[in-house]
Amino acid sequence: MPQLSPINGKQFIQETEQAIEIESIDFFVRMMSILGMPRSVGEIYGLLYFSAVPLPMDQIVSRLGISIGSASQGLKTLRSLKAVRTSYVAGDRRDHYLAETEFRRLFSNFIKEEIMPHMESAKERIAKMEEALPVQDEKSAEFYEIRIEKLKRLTRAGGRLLPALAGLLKL
Amino acid sequence: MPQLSPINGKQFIQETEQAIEIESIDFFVRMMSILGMPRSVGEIYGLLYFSAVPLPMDQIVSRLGISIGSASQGLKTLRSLKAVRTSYVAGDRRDHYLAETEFRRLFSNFIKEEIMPHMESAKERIAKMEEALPVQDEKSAEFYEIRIEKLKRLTRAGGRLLPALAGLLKL
DNA sequence: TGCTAATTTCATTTTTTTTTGAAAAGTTTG
DNA sequence: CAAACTTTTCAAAAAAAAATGAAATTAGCA
Repeated sequence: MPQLSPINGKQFIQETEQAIEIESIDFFVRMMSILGMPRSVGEIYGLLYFSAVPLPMDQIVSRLGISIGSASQGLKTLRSLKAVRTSYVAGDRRDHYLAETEFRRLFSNFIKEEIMPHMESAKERIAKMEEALPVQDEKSAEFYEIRIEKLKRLTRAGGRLLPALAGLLKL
Repeated sequence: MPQLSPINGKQFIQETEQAIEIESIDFFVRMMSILGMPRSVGEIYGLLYFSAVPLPMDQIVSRLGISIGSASQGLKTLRSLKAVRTSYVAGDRRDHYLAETEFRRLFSNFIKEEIMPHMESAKERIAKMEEALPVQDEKSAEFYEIRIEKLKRLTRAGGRLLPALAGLLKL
């Protein structure tokens, strides 16, 4: 059982740092999983979010107890989302990672990188549907037209609304 | 090889119906998977979306080639999202399913049911973090405060913005 | 340039999620 | 109310996603 006496102040601080770290990791693991990101990505971001100093990959690996491969892949994902960036540390050849904490920008990146491509391909697919529209009696044709029109409106609205969303995020 | 001669009009119509059905299923499988829904849910909704008549579960099973269990569970999910509803068909004891096509309402339901609960629990978790805040020197304390404050703003903004989102969706 | 540390890649393993299939439960009707 | 039909549930199988670990690659330094 660790001592918590005020005499051992250094250790006490380390323990409270560890406590908030755990909460942070837990928090971001869940948040990221809503966005469809794997556990490791949330863990890494959660660790970096409350780290006052940039951490090299091997620190991330040992503190989280994940594999080097996971850490590498997770950091790659986070870099592509611009959710982390590397910072130079003198006299150390390792990359040191820092969490990007401007959620507005992160959110905007996420929409642009992860959502918008789907919207684009959705439009193409709807065009394909129109080509495949059954040619038959008037009433039936109207039914199909209405359904197609709704899809077009959906993608149009999505295409406009989603990129504008980050702007609305007044943090 | 199927005949496509104009003499066999009925069959031709069936084939074009099948073509748009396939496109629709493909479309919604992808859309739903963005929202983290399993394949079967997208398939069912995609089939119903371009169906002029409500379909009973066994039709869904046989047309999609999925198991009864999957169909039952998928329809349960879709019902809970209000993405399908049952309609009465005289002289038939089976439930007949119809796609709900008002995307604005669907979207609003999705946010309320699937996203907002996470926002609520996020707030609780942030409160926990504040309790776990390390007590130490001033500079360090400020760092943690800033990070916590950003999270609070994020959840506040999310809590306001997300429910308002459906209203912005002018379809 | 060669040596070493740091990082990436990727085949394999592990874990998680989804589907299946069959039994149980629930419904309708003769 | 019992027989037939419909739907749900859930343990087990299958499929998909993520993590591992070791080999390959890259990059920094002497």
